[in-house]
Amino acid sequence: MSRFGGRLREYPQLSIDRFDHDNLRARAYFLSHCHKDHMKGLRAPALRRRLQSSLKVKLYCSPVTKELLLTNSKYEFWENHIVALEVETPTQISLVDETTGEKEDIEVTLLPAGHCPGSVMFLFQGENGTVLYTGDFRLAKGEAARMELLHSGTRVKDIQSVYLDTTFCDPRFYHIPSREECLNGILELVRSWTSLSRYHVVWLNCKAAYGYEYLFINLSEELGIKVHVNRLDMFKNMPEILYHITTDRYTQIHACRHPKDDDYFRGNRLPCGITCQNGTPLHVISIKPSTMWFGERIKKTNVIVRTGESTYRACFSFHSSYSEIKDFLSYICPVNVYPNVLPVGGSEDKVMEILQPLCRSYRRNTEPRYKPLGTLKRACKRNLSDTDEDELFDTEPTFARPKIAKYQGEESKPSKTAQSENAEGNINESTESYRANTTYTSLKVDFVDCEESNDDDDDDDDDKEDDSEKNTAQVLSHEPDANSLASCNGISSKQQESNADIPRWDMFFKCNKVDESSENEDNFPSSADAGGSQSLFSDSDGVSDSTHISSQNSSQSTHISEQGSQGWDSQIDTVLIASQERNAADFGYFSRCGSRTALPSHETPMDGQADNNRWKPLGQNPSCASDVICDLKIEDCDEDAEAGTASAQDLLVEISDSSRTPDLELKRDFQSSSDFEIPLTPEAEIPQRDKLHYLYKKLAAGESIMRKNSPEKR
DNA sequence: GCGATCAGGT
DNA sequence: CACACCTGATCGC
Repeated sequence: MSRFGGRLREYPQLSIDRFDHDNLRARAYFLSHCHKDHMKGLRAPALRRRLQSSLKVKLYCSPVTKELLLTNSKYEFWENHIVALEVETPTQISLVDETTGEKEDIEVTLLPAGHCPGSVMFLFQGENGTVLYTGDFRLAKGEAARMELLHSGTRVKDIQSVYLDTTFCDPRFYHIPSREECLNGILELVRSWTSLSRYHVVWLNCKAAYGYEYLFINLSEELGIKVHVNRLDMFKNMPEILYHITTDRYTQIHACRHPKDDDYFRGNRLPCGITCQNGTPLHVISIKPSTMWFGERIKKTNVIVRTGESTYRACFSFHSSYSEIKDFLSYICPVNVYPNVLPVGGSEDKVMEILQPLCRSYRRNTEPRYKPLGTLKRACKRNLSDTDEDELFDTEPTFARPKIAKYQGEESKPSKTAQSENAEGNINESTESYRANTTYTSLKVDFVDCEESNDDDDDDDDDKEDDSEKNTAQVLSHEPDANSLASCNGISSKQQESNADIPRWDMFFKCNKVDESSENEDNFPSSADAGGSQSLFSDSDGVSDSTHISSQNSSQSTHISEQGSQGWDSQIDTVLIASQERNAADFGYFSRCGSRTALPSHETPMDGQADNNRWKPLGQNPSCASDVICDLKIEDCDEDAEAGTASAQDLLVEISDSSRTPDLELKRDFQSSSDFEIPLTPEAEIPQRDKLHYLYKKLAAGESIMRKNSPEKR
């Protein structure tokens, strides 16, 4: 939960995500997303009164956030005071003090944050420097490098301070499976269950919060089953969401809620109240999205855990993992960082020990840092003259930091006014004392021991595993065990070969940061962590390893048996879902721009681009409209339903490799970033695996890399 | 009656 | 162990 007090040291006239206490005097308000813990004071009478007596004060947010906010009648009074800013469109804002007439201009840019629909980060540029407030965010590794507006020319902007979402800034949360991995796990589970019969339904036990929409959309798109929800009026102007949710209770996927929904579920009743259809009782499983995390060197990354006869937990995270946070911050490399959140169990000290070494003031700048993403993912043809920053040293490699602009000479001492006026600024103040009193040793904290998964009952196993590895070398590989991965996934020997040959950065370059050695992690999804035993499923009873079908077992199929035909203990043996790593290995990268529906929530206004169509047409096949697909699939479902009366054995579904639709196969190969509309760098492409290999070799040989245009590029 | 805060729940 | 809520009790206005 955010503990940010609302104000930036550099621009105390602004209030962000806090609207109480001294924030009542702000000249402008900003809301990063529509979660309650970022809306404190937003509907309080005090602020309401202020609005009534002011002509100038505005609330700035993304178009989606505005829409979501105004659909809630409690916030309707904001209507004439909200300004929706388009994402990734720098906007000049005049900050006027209405009592003195004093005026100051600031430029703000909204950047997609990948946290929930409409969620953005705010990049402020003004006379006190460039400051990034991340709000809550989940960005995969390397996504900062793809954000054009974080760059100036070919380099990262010179950012004075980052106010950072540090929810999972603790090595315990080293790795959280990517959005794609989680989505695929849930998709397979839901597919397996719902295809048993039309009376097999799934209840997604989601919390009351925005952020699950992309899950609903993807399930609906893939399975042709709309998701039942309590309300959909907030999405009335977001057809790309609206199309996939419904208030019709007679659907096989539910995300509806009821105050006593757990009791309902125990009685085989959905939160919306239904227990049967056409007189036939429903068979309900629940899937509870929850954050699962894994330590640095964990060998397995199950994204689905069975917690009971018909209950599952599925990995799902709104926030960046520890390694994602570090990747993000080290890419930005600001002068200062301030945590917005204190991770539970973590102290301010610990967080700052982790973050400070990634900041400029504490970073050794004698040693060049190689920034693979900064160069690979961005086109390097730009003329240096189009930058607005000091780029005199154009002979420097592009990973070098830009020079520090003049206003940074003082290391940005927080302004006294900011501190004294900020009643909620306790975090900031203690942070300040940090900088004054503590010397941070760079790099050491990158390699602290990591605890393992949050799986309730297999902690022991994990700990042992972890212990045995505690004192190993610091440079860590997140590359997959290619052989076991390959056999696990049943891929051909040729593919195996190329997989085993995946070039590693640390083979060619001296990496001094763990993040960089695992830079490719998201490109080779959790295969990076795939050791011997990996599947999407596990049971939470501590015998998960033994119940997984071994990675050596190449006969991949997905089974879910009808309950009742066997005890759930034995049933677990039939529960297996092909790990998505195979898909990654089979198809390598796939540009999200190359497929149809695809794009998990590609059209989802997750980043506030509901009104921005520029991504929508990309690669979409008009003859393949999702309407048609959904209709067809619904028909299929109806036919399948006839089989619903057959015996349990007959109902076993087997999703063989070949039975997967091409669409799905393609879709799975998107980078984890594809859930959000993080734009690719203009003219950049996501290299295919073999091509990447080739590029790496050239890089290692010191040759220049020529870029070819990819035909499916947008 | 409303809001703020806290405890306890999922 | 998380998050992002929700409900209910209590207190103050």
